[in-house]
Amino acid sequence: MNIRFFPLDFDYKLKENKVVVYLYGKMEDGTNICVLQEHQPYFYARWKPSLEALSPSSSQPDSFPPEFQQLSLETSDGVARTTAVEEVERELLGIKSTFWKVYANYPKAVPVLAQQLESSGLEVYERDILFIHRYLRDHGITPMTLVEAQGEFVPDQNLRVPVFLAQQLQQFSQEAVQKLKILSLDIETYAEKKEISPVQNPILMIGLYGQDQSGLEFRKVLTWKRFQHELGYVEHVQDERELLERFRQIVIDYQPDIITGYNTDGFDFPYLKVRADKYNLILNLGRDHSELLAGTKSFRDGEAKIKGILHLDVFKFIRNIFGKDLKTDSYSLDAVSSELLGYKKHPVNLDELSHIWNHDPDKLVDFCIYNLHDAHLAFKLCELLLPDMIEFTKIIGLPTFDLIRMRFSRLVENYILKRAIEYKVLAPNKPGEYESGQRREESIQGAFVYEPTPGLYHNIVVFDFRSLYPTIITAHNIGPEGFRCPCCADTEHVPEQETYWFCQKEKKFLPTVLEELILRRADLKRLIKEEKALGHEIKMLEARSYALKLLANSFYGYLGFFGARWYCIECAASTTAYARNYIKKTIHQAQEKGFPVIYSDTDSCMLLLGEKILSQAFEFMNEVNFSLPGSMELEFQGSYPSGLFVALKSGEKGAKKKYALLSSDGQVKITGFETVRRNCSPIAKEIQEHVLQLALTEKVPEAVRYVRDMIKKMKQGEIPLEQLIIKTQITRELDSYSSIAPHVAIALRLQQQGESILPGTVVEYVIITGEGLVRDRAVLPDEARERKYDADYYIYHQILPAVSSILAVFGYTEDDVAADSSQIGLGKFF
DNA sequence: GGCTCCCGGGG
DNA sequence: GTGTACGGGAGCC
Repeated sequence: MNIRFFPLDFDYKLKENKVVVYLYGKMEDGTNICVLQEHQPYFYARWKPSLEALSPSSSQPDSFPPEFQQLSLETSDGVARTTAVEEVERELLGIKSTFWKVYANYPKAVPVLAQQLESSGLEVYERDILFIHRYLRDHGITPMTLVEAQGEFVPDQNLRVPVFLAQQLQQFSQEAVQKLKILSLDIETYAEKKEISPVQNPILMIGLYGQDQSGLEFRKVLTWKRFQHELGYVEHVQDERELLERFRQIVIDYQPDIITGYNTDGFDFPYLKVRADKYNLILNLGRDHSELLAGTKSFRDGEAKIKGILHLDVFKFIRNIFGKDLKTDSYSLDAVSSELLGYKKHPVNLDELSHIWNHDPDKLVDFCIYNLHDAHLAFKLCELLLPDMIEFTKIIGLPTFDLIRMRFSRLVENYILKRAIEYKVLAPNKPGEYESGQRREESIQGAFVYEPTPGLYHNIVVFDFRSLYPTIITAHNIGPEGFRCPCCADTEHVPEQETYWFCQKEKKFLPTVLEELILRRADLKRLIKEEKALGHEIKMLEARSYALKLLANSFYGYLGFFGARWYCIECAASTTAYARNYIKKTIHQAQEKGFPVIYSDTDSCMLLLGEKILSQAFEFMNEVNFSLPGSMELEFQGSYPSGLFVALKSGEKGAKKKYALLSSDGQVKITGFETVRRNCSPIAKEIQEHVLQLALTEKVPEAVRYVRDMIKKMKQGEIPLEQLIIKTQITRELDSYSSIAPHVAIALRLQQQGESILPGTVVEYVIITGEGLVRDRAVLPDEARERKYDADYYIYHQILPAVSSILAVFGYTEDDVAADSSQIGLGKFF
């Protein structure tokens, strides 16, 4: 019989010497299912091409060495065997040749066999392609989309879902799965002094939020403390063990397609696992009854898996892929939710949770609301971003679980790997340790950045090249295959790289697959325009366009990424060389037209309108576009009433990549100024932002007054302690630190006082007055309440560095700002 | 100036 | 799972 289903999550098992792929998914009517199909692992091999083998007169490779036909190696988890060998034609870096396709008896046998062949003098390829990925590519199966299988349902295979054994399996259509049942979770744990310690501290509550296909909500907060409340969704249990047990049962009963949360890979699931282990409780949540897989080695990093349920950690997707286009520089749930959803977290003071848990349980109501709200936010984010995740899945063709946890270089590589099947192209190997080290040493000249003259400017117009690097790569056929091809040595060479050239005769593999991305996106944009005009839903189309854009833009970086299979540093160098050439030409043309250029970075050009009008600037743009090859194009980016460029710390030179623009709607767009991290005081960022705002609107005297006022407040001890706290994490055992930074000094002291300082502890400190190194004057915030904070440290290491470059544009030195305020304030130190 | 360490998210 | 992050900034020596 035939069935159709949407595969969501993947696994494989060995059964009676067969390798069986498990495709967990749901059918069109919403029924859960697991489809099984056999697949055989393999890799490629050939003799190392000798010099004579490269000459046309040499014979084709011999047959596969007979001693390897029946290769059999004992390993710790079984006997690795070659099961079959085929001769195939493949292309490797532009050169076609014959390879042996060597089949293995199970996936983990591949690296073992490959190693053996390699040490016998063969070259081996594609020995480290994940088995599931191999399977999906070989069958042309796209997760999350409709797949058809021929076979039959088979009796219980000890899974929680019906099992269908497939003889045949193929893609049915590009239709993406809809109406998924998503369950989101969030845990709250006991933590004193922000110390997160799963070994020591229990989970206090677990919030769950879900929606099924019909939109019916599921809300639950489990907790093991009793208190008064009127929340219908709170369920009390006896103790932590029962909490975990109840959680286990709820997940199993709810049967979600997707389980989600925020940093669930790095926090919630590993924590749940550690706590469950403590009670010898097995969280057998898998559709095959397997245990939750999370953070086995240590607490941080890692991935959490539940077999058969697609676990999407929203944080990972945002950090790795989606977040680059967000305004926020923090990927906290609060910041991300406010920007994407318009909701903030429920306001509670988490620092109080542990105390309230012990001493004032009736106040826990607010924390239950908070807990459920967080789970709800993660749910909404997952729902919102799912179209983007699905589109990445469709383009790259790998499990969504894997994709959202990848960085761009791996996304690009996996896209190329998918296309390589169609072109019968073999993947070059990843670099070994030595090669990797060599590559890390290599560097190339980057983009051209015009050095700005510090100052405040008015009427700025900004143009930039649309997808500059991708369009250069395709327009000039840049890629490892056509690099210095013998056939084109006397054609055009790369600007400033006179010994580099690329094939002009034949479009090569890498630029071709990139061009396909660009063309697909261009088609898509036309379609979006049409659909939009018709009033149709375009959310999925826009998600796809976005995914295509991100992938295309990552190709350049991929070529120069040391871990890349298709690494080609000369290609990366040529791309930037062409880019510098184009942008310099553009600057030159602008100046010739009478537009002063104040700044330019990589692909953008900022010029001053002066006495001219906007339409004249457009004329200039059209003129530039007339002379560009391929799909290269200069576009209008925007116009700004004012912009501020600052100088480098030392000297007159303008700082590159550091400026602020004021748009006509009053928004300040900040680029390159200190993004404030946890180990900076909150006061520094606040002052910097306010000063930029004032400077751009020409309220410089007010800005100076403001800074002096803040310095005065600082000196008078009026800055609240909270604004001064610097936070740093202890990441290892204390005795393994060789250099004693302030946070380590604090931790050592705490340890001497008998506190246990585990890796992961966040130390908060304030710098107080006194003698000696900064580290000797770092104290805990509580201790600082009794002491004087070191106003000078905060003024000279936090405030002034944040604002001095801005005020310097208007002629104020640090001394002007600081010294003058000393006259106003308690100026005895000056 | 080189080296070593920490940052992210999460309570 | 046919595996293990990354790139950057700050402070100490």
